[in-house]
Amino acid sequence: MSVIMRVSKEKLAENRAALIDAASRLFREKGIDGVGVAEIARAAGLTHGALYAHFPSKDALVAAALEAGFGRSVAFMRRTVADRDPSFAGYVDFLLSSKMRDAVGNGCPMTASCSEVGRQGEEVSARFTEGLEGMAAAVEEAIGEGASTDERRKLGLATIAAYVGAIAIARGVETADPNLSEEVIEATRHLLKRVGSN
Amino acid sequence: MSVIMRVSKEKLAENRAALIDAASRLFREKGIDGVGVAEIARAAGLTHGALYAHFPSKDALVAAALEAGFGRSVAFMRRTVADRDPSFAGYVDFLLSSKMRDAVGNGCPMTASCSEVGRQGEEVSARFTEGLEGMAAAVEEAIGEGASTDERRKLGLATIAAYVGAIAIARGVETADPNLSEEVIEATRHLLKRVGSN
DNA sequence: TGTACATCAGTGAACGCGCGTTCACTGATGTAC
DNA sequence: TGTACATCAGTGAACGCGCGTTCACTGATGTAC
Repeated sequence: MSVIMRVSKEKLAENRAALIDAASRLFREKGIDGVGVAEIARAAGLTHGALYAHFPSKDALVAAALEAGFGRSVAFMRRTVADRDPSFAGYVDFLLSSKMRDAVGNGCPMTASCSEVGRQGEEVSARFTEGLEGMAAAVEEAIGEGASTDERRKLGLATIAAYVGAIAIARGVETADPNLSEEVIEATRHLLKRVGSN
Repeated sequence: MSVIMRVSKEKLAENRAALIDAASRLFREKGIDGVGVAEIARAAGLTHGALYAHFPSKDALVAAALEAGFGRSVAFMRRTVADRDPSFAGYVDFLLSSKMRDAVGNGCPMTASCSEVGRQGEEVSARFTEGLEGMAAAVEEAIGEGASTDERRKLGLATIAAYVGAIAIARGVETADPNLSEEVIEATRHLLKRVGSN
């Protein structure tokens, strides 16, 4: 077979991006412990050996995938909410929806991996922390000026927490009880709107 | 070596309980995909082969472990809150605390596995659903009679969602930012108390 | 601009290991007489 | 109550497979002259 070695700088960057994209998607779909490096490399059109030319370990790839996933996710959220209803209620509607629950592979890394990151390395925890701050900051900015800085910060963080729990639970119960899945999302959206309007 | 076969009915029940206990603890500590059946059997003082005399598959063991974990977890919550402050605020204080975050191995199965159950089988989803209903019911009962049945149900579910998200996130960011970990719990506790007192 | 050559991204075989599951076998327990 | 024997929980070797990681090798790219 004709094997192509030593690739152009352009192709190198492309391959790296493909690895991160594939990892990001597969980790969200199957869990961090649920995908192997070989499957990720294959999905990126490479062999597993090549992965180690880009990342020193699977943990480093997890961190890179998390960072990329959050970057895309936060940007998409800001853009969508800005176009639709750039208020706190707009964020609540965006975050607490069945569309959000169904977006697993290209959804938010936080809802997909929340109960797994606590068991990963330091680098992963650091990227997860940045992701949380990024999401909370976006929500905070949309909270009315009536609230104090402290109140806004608290509401921003608590909104993300409620969102993550609701979507993760909604995914967990969906197979057994689709109605309950909707109910959890609706109940959490209701609670947040009640608080948002003081 | 002197190998003991065919065990008494008493020992049989003991072994089954030991398997479920070990599985329940290890799944919470290391994740469902993070522990193998051999490790669980070893922790229960058995070999992996014996596990299949009790459960047809790992998935069935996961379901049994989830059921047992929720049973114990809900009972402990009810007892503790009843002794301390049997109000909605009492539940919020119990659920949103750093003690809850630190109780991983013997804590709540929901916070430990929320982002993993969506990828398991039907039986697991069913047990997870029952666990959610059990926790929400306990919280609902403590909500003041001023609220309508619908409002109480909604607040019960949303409280569990917020709790699960906050504790899972608090665990995820703890390594990288312990202060933020506390902040998320505190912010969520604050939000829920604000809503609870209307 | 043309030539010689060092670099290094990617390949694919191999490392030791653990995974979930199966199964022939064992022998104390529990039962039938 | 005593004896004969069927049951079946538990053992441990084995199944095929995938895991994360390493490494000798390849050869087009990019660079130095």
